[in-house]
Amino acid sequence: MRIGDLAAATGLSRDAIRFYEKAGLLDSARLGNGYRDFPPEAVPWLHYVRTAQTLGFTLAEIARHGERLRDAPDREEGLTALLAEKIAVIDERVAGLLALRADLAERVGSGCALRPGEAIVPDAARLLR
Amino acid sequence: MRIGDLAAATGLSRDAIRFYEKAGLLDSARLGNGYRDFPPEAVPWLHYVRTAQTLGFTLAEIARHGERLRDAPDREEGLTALLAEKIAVIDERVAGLLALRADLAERVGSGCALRPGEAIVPDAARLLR
DNA sequence: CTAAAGGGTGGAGTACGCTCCAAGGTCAAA
DNA sequence: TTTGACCTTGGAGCGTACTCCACCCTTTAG
Repeated sequence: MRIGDLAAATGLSRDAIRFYEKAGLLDSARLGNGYRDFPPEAVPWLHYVRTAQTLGFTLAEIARHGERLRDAPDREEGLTALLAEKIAVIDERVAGLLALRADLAERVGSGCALRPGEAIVPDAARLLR
Repeated sequence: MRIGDLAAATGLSRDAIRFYEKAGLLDSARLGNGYRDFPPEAVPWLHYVRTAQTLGFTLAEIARHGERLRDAPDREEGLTALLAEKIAVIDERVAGLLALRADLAERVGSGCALRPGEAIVPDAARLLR
């Protein structure tokens, strides 16, 4: 498929796709006229890339993941390990969010958000222009 | 406290603190010699800023939160509303992460990560240089 | 044949969140 | 008094992840 089709299928811009290719996230064949020719697998792969991005992975990290997949002697094992790793990252993030949530909820519920010495933002007005 | 003390207390660089001030995240008094003079509350406030940042809030958003705190006629009510809002955002984010986690876990656990037509990365090797 | 739609390249520009530097003022200890 | 630590400002530079643009070629429809 050509870049426009891939863009339509993924919701990405052509420029973004070219950028990903330059970043080593994506490789393409070329047609006789110089046009890029992407395999259909590029669609789920780019969806995966976007997902990983929203999880906070940089493009460089995602590219490294891709390399690991490519180099894995046993493809399935490599992918499983990668997914397990991602799950661990997610769990960490969720735990962090829940801890903060509990912290905030405690202050809200108890109506003591401004109790001296405990407030997150003890005197915000003094700190802001 | 002066900028060096605040930097030491928060683990931030002086440049970062000046940057935050410019960004409207922080206001400081000035000593007679022009040195910035931060109130001790700046320490927990900056910790809060960093926490919010790791949760994915941009500095602009955090600054807006701060402004709302400053402008709230009833300080305590304003803070409580803000915290409640943040909790809602956190809940959304957690839900998204957990959905993704379930999706990944399903593929890992079932050992069918590479089942044709369902694979996240059907043929990564073809897509990478 | 021509015009529009789509593709290619290179390079500039953008937003965010800083870091680093130069040039200079301030202050406390030796 | 001099040294050194600490402070000031302004501006440049950087990495990430793009977007936009100019300029040109290819393909397709009428």
